Amino acid sequence: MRPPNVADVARAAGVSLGTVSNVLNNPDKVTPATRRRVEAAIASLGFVRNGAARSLAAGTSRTLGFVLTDLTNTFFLDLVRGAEEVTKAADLNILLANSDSRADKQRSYLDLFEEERVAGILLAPRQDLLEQVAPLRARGVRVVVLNADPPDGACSVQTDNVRGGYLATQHLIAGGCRRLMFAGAPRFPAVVDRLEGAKKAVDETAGAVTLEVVTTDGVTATDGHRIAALVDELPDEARPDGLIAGADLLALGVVQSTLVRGRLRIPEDLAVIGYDNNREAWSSLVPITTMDQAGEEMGRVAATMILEELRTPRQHKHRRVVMEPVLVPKASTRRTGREQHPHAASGPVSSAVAPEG
Amino acid sequence: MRPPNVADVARAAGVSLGTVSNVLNNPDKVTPATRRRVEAAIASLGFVRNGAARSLAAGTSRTLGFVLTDLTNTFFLDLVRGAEEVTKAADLNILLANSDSRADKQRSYLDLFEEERVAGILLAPRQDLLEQVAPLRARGVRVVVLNADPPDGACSVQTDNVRGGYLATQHLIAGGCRRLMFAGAPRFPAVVDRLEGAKKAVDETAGAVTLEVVTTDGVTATDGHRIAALVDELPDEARPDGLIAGADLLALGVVQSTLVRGRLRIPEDLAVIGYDNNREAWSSLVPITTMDQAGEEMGRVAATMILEELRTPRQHKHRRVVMEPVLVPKASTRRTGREQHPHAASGPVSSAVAPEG
DNA sequence: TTGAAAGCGGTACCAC
DNA sequence: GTGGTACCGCTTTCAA
Repeated sequence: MRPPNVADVARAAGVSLGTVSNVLNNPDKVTPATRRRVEAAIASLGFVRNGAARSLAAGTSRTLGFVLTDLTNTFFLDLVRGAEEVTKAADLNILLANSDSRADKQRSYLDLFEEERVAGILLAPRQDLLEQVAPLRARGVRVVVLNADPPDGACSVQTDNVRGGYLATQHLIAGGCRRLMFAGAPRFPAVVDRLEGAKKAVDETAGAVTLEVVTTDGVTATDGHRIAALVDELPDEARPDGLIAGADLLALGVVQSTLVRGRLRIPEDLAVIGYDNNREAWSSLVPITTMDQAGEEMGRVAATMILEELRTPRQHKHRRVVMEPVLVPKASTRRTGREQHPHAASGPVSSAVAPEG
Repeated sequence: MRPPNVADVARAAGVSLGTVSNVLNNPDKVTPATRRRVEAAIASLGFVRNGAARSLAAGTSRTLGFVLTDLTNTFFLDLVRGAEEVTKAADLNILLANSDSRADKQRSYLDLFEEERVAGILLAPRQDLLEQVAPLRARGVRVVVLNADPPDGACSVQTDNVRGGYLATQHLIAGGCRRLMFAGAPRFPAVVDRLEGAKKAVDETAGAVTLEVVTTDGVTATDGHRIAALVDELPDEARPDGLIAGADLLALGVVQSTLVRGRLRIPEDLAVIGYDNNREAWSSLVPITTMDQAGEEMGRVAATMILEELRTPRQHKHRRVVMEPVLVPKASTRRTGREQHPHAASGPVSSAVAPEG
């Protein structure tokens, strides 16, 4: 029992094959009466378009591939949601592939999407796996990189981590902190950038504020527990009054653990700021101030870039968009009498759109 | 600049088109020397197989579609990993679609996969969205349902939540608890089943153990914080000594919040058991006993079912596999002098394989 | 083993 | 507006 195809539909409706195709793709080019007949035939036969044949004939598919590093981080799902929002309006679909942070998986999914001739590929890679994009692009595959800095001129959307680290640190300083600590895992390039920004903010105080840097293995809550222990056991005069965590889960671990230890109050004795606006950290007993990377907006921008390239391939210029992260102040840094940001920013804003050719 | 196709490769290698296809699909049917020539041509031209054309000609694709409800829950990613493990050995790929718990998205992704003529669909749906599978299956699409109970005879893999609730409760009782509380959101069918199991275990004690049921809105850490407050403020004689949480994040909220309140000790005053083995709860300061649903194993079983159906469509019989969840004892229920499970179960075990036709 | 040719199911362009 | 038809790129059967 072969599934029905356009020819079957044409026969059942008493029209030609081309007309059926028109009903499917250019409905306005068909008389309402004819169209109704065709649609009835489609329904009664249970006809479902063959996407493979369609892609082959049309030379392009209606699908975008999205290769992701780490689906457990809600930030990446925000990217997906933003992108979906834009593409569904253009009748394009997004299919996901989870690379699980593994080079071989990322490669094999990129290859798969290339073979399937998807209309374009969105890639949120590990920074050190970026070398896989150049060969793809050389073969004419449309790629937009998210949350990483592609070496070749590919389209990309990223956030300014240096700036984010700077803003986070400024926030603590403005809140009255004088002895700062930065905790994070240097194996993540993003964390290194955030630290750089933190240093810059501290430098600008000309010695009024100090910064101690503590290295962790990862950026999980468990790593945060260790930091909390370390801070808790420091003598009073050596203890920081403000902590910049390289990521929200790390901050979450610090906050939870510190609360349980029950000695230091947050934010009075220790102000804590995270990074990511990771939903997993939202349930903290003391809500944690964080830097929002505007994941959905990044997804929207990336999808828009691909769409633009699809529609006007000739005049498309590759762009590198850098978004500014937005401070989301919460209780973990809210010191009495020093409300720095009474009105939380309502939404992230893009910036610094640099044409690149 | 049209990308190279098999014909180009054939020409460059000085062989016929069919030979190139054989190199690609039946390498052993080609002389090593010829094969090497073809492979060299492929490499030098940068030829990449066109998957659409391949699917069309072969009548079936090398891709499986996996539609998921909630990618933020690590349990679902375990399903994916397990399935990928099995399919990669069979040279099949898995593409993901996130339905975000929305009926329209789930439907549109199922439709997309059907159009693309994927080799089969894995579906981890919301229980109440199962009616979408029947029409698909009627049209001959291979579907395996995960973590839900399909009404029609579709293949499925699920865990026995009643049994899980029963085992969890027994564990607390064996640990010496006499006043139990069950907390969970009744809008999740799985939670209702777990409660049923809990009731059964309590009934078997013939009155020696009591069970109080508390309803929450959801199963997040925030809901857990409320439960903790409620328990903490209960008079001593009315307070439970054991809590069965409908899910791990709920348990996490209870534990964290209780620790911070600092009055009740865990597990001495209150033993807590969760459900899910959710990685997000692993970082709890007091590690939380949980019921593992063997996500990876479920994924493996589901993928195996699809593979079997692909290979031997005629003799394939639909099956309903029910897996037994496995207790993972940790500190949140480990009472001094009453070590009930000195050796944690090392791995999940499947059970109750019921042929269904 | 290798080569030639007939589809797979649509799309799009062409006349009518 | 509608119908006929030449492909799209690959797999597969059948002869040589």
